[in-house]
Amino acid sequence: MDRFVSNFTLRLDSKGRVSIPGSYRSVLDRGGFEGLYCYPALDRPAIDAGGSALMAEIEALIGRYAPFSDQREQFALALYGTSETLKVDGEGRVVLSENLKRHARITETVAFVGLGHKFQIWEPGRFQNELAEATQKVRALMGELGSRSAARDAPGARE
Amino acid sequence: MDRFVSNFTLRLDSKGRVSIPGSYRSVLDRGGFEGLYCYPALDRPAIDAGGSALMAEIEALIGRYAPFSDQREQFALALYGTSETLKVDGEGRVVLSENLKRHARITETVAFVGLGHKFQIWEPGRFQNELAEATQKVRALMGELGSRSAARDAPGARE
DNA sequence: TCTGATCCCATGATATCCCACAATTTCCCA
DNA sequence: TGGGAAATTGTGGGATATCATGGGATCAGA
Repeated sequence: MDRFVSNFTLRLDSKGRVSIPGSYRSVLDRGGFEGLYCYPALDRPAIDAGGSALMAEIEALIGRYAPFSDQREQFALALYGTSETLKVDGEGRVVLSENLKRHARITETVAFVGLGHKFQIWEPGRFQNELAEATQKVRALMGELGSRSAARDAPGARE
Repeated sequence: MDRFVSNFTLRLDSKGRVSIPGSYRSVLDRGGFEGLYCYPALDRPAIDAGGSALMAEIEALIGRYAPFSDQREQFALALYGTSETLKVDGEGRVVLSENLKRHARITETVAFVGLGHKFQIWEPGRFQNELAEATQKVRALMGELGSRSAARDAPGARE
């Protein structure tokens, strides 16, 4: 498997460490770079995280703009300036920086949520809400498509 | 890691020294050149800083213009003319020149901000404002890109 | 001899490394 | 197919190294 899938809820220990779920670790290892690249998600209280693939994505985004151009500087400031590469200890744990925790309102437990090429880290309660809301929206959209019979028995919300 | 990321706020001591964040130091070491190359950022109250990679980039930028052309002279003046190479002491600290401090309005604390190939030094308050503004812009631009987002997943950035 | 720069050592707070362990899960082989 | 051995996983905590910072001593030039 080379994508982040499923979700896991884990605890921070007294030193603020969290284990990265085993299945995610093996995806990260495949990318072949030590450390976990993460940054505050732009438009939600969550942390975006991943390995070299995610870094490459950000780099490509910034690379579109000319060196020293205003836009590039701003992108770099907002993206590189707020991202960090967390060290992963021998047991596969990381320590979330205060800044990341504040952004996601994380205190003692976190939910890891696989999004394919990257994953997000949420405060579990907020994740549940977000999920419910997303499900709701999907359902509404399905409803609009109601004329098409396929949508009627929407496969619906898993979990 | 071979690029500057994240941001750190540090204090100047009574002698005007500031520690370069450890993670930045290791990036600089990789470039294999002693000293910190810096100059006042062109259009914002910040200091651009970096190692040999930054110097090379500037050289490339200037090299694109014909010798003796007006533009070349102006770039050279603005970049080379105002740049300095600060000495780094045994503990990884530098002393910012009065000129640099004045440009960035720095008094007793500074924010180091990673921009990938280089980093900037800001007065912390100004940095926060700039960050908020930049984040806003990125969000807006990402939204525009959203319409063509389908392309992102297709080729798949694995590796 | 004064001033500012440079070098060197000291120190508290983190961060990092390393070992431990219980609970599963996976594997293996009869 | 079952059951036990072995490897994995999430968690805990002590020991050590690193980092940011402070300040004395030394050195250079005026």
